[in-house]
Parts: sequence; structure tokens; C-alpha cells
Amino acid sequence: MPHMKDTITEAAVDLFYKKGYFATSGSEIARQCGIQKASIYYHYPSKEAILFHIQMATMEELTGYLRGNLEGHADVEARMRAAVHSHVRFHLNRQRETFIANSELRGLTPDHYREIVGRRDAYEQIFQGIIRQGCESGAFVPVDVKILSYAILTLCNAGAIWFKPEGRMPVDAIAAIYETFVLQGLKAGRLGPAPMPTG
Amino acid sequence: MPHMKDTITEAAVDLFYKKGYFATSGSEIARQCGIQKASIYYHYPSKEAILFHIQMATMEELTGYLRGNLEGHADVEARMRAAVHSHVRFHLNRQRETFIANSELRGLTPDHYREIVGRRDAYEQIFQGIIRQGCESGAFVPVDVKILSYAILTLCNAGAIWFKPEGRMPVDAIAAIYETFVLQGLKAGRLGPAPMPTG
DNA sequence: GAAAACCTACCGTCCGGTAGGTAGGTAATG
DNA sequence: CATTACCTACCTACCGGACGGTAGGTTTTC
Repeated sequence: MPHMKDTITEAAVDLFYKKGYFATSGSEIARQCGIQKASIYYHYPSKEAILFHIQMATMEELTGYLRGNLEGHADVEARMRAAVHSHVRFHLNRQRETFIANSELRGLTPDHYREIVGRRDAYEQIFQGIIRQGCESGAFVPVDVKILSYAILTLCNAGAIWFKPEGRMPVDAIAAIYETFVLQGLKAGRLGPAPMPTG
Repeated sequence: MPHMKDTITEAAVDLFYKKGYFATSGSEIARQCGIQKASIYYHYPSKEAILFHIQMATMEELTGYLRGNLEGHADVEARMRAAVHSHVRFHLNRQRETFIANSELRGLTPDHYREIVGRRDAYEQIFQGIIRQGCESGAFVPVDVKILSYAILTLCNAGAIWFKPEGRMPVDAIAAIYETFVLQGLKAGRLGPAPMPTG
């Protein structure tokens, strides 16, 4: 039996995802929980606090998930594969939360904004480290690390836009597609003029 | 000498981009134009109509720009390069409008929503056609066309998030990076299929 | 002088948030 | 055991203010 605070958070995730933070009112959240609007303020000091809580928890979990998935992988290509796989999996399994984390930053207070952006930067740093390592070791083609890290992360978010959990395609199959595409784009040995297809 | 309707539209683009559609009020738009809120309703029947106008114009221009850039290219690889280049260029040059078009669909009425999504689908169809053609001709590796088209379009939007026009890097240089990355990922070559997923 | 463009003043509604109360449970006190 | 005290988790009722939008009058432009 979940406590009311969790129910409120879950309702907020649902509504912020469907309608957006600014288009969601406190009474709507309350209605979805079966309580009165004022009761929300027993559990949260403000509407923004709900948003911040969701964003914070999501960033923590996302980062923890990535760290866990990177453990034990030493080879740079394996690390990149694991990182992409982790990122895609999380975004498909937690569609609503990651969508909110990606699109509702403007609803945060300046302090909370800085806090979230800091965690986001830290997360990106992990990817940039892997790309940089791959470029230096020669495993990857030389690329602009920052630009490519953004590109890869954004690319991996794409699945979360159209993905339907009940759909035909399983999460890992989608992750594998992105994984292959990213590694194709990064791996050394294919740069320059059009290579001849290996019959 | 711009007409007031254009001034209003421009102010709305600016504010919708910076604060979001629902977080922007009519009085803010009016203030930025140096007029009163009521005067907006001489030029637009509703706030939503401004949003729809921006989205509609952006989709029209985006599609027209792509069609123009594809003209004269017959080879499938050249077409893909041109398409990516066109997409990236437009998104960098029209950051605010494309950001709004990508993130403020929920502010539209159901009818207008359908209208915009229809144009968006048509735009994606062009990309999917090129990818499909490349796969069938053997120029590209076999891929899930729909998934890859989404992935590529999303990937190419990444630049618009961080791009600063006054920055060091020119538009075409960024477009070239994305172009190379996408083509690397698509082109047929020596890479095998993805390994089995790692739980 | 008519039409276009803009104004002031106002509408009803809903917003985020607050004040203050209360039902019901727990814990300490005699 | 009965009383008092306190706490959690909710409630009803309300606040000032901002929202999108309208009515109707006034100025500017052709």
C-alpha cells in the first residue's frame, strides 16, 4: 500500500508527462489522487518541489544505472556499447520521468535548476570520457568529443518518443539498434571517401 | 517597416522559446511589442492561433528547404548527405522556431495538432524514402527504416540545443560533423550485426 | 470619412498557496 | 483504566492575483 506522497508523485509524473508542468494544475494532481488540493501541501511545500523531486530522483537513478552497467567493462568499445545500452534501456523503461527531466527544466527555481544541470553535466562527462579515451587510443575516429556526446545522448533519447511498452519490439532490440548505429559512426576504419563494400 | 502582426509573432517566438508556451502570457507578448494585450486580438483570434501560425510556417519552410536542397541529387548517398545537411542547417539557423515546433505541440487544439503532425509525418516520409532506397540498393546497411529515420532526425536536432550563432564553430562545420556521423552509421561496410543484449 | 489599428476597462475563471479545523491514532500521565 | 496531550493526514473555505479573452470607445492612416 503506497503512501500518499508516492501517489502524488506518481500522479504528477503522469500529468507532467501528458500535459506538461505549466499546463498541469494542483487540483488535477489532487483529483487523480482522490484527495483535496490543499492536502498536497502537507507532503510538498510547493508545486515546483514536486517537479524538482521527480527530476532529482530521475537523475540519481539514471546515473546510478549507468555506473552499474559500466562496471567490469575495461575495453573502450565495450564501455561505449554498455553506456549506450544503459542509456537507451533507462529511457525506454522510464519514458515519462526522462521526458520530464529533458523538457521541464524551465519550471525549476534557479537553485534547483543549477542542481539538476550539474548532475546532468556529470552524467555527460562519463560519456565524454569514454569517447575521448576511444579517440586517443585510436579505436574511434577523431571527433569533436563534446558535440558527439550531445549527439549520441540526444539520438538515444529518440526511442523514448515513440516507444510503446506493449508494442511488438522489445527494449533490448531497440537498444541494440542504437548501439550498432552509434558504434558504426564512431569506430575507426571507415573514414574518408566512400569505402568499397565488402561483397 | 514590419507590421505589428510580424512583431507579435516575433515576440511570441522569442518568449515561447525562452519560457515555453504555457508559461508565456498574453500581456508579456504585448509588453515586448510595446502595445496593450487587447491589441493582440486584433491580429490573432487567440493565443493558440499564434502558436499554430509559428508551427505551420516553420513546417512549411522546413519542408520547402529540404525539397530545394534535394533537387539535382540522384545518388542515394548524396541525397542522404544533402538531407542531413539541410535539416541541420535549418535547425541551427532557426533555433527558436524549430525548438517550439518540437516541444510545444501540446498547446495546439486537436484540429491544429493533427494538421501539424500531418506535415511532420510528410517531412519524415522524405527521409524514410531515402533510407529505404539506400537499404534496397545495398548502399546502406539493412536497418529498421522508421526507427533510424527518427534517430537521425532527433540526432540532427541536438546541435540546436547548444548552438550559439556567435560561437566559434560555423553552421556548415557542425552540419558536416553530423553528416559524417550519420553516413558512417548508415553506409554498408565491414561491421557485423550487434552482439546479443546484455540483460 | 471610412476603415484599420489600437486603447481603456472589464469579465468570469482558475491558479498556487494559506488558514484553520478535525478525525483518528499513539503515547505519556494519574 | 481514564484522561490529557500530541501527532499525522487529511478536510473546507478562502485569498490575492493573473489568466485568456471581450466590449466598446478613440486615434491613426489612407
